[in-house]
Amino acid sequence: MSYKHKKVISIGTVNELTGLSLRQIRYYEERGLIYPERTKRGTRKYSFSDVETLLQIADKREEGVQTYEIRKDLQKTKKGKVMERMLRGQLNAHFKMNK
Amino acid sequence: MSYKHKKVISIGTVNELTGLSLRQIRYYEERGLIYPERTKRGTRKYSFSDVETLLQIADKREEGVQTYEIRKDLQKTKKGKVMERMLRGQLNAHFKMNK
DNA sequence: CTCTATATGTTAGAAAATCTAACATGAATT
DNA sequence: AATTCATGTTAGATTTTCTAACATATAGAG
Repeated sequence: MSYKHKKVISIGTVNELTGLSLRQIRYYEERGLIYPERTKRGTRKYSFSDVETLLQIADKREEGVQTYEIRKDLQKTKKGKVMERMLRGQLNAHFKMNK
Repeated sequence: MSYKHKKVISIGTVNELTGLSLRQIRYYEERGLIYPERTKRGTRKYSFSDVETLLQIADKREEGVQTYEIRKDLQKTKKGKVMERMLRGQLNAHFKMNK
């Protein structure tokens, strides 16, 4: 897994990187917008990718968008990326475009 | 700065990623092999790059190489990279090879 | 207009993580 | 034999994180 997606950052650092309060960061998790991992003892670990997502969330929130809407958007984007990947996979399988 | 060099990982996580003990990780800092940053309150933050360096250190140590030697090697490598960059810069300045 | 949900702040107490400093020790060097 | 290197371990203090609860302003539903 890439540096971007490895879950290694603790919540205090995420707070510094995003400017969001601990409360907000945990709340967005509760609303299903991000999914940190937990260590055996229960402390949350985030990836740089999570940090990016949180920055997007902060923007949306400033525009007044509710977490429910933001969550749908995020899932749509994620689904979009999966689709892209599937398509690429199909294309590769059929036409061997790589290498 | 890239994800690779941003100092965001705390020592416990570095321990998990490298298998080195906290003692070892701090000791290698004391010997000048790595340079974590500190938060205002004093807790150490490492980058993925530091983690990679620590893995190299672990290998060298298993071969019996002492920290003093390892440090010299690391500095040589770093100097090597700076030289590369300088050379590339010179070349670019003279021949405008980029873009 | 009242009721409810949303989004956040704040507080409290417990548990986990980190810090420094010191002492201990086996192995390697001098 | 004495010293340095590399690491373990311990202790106490400080910092960070966790959950849960209560408070509240705003917005949306009826």
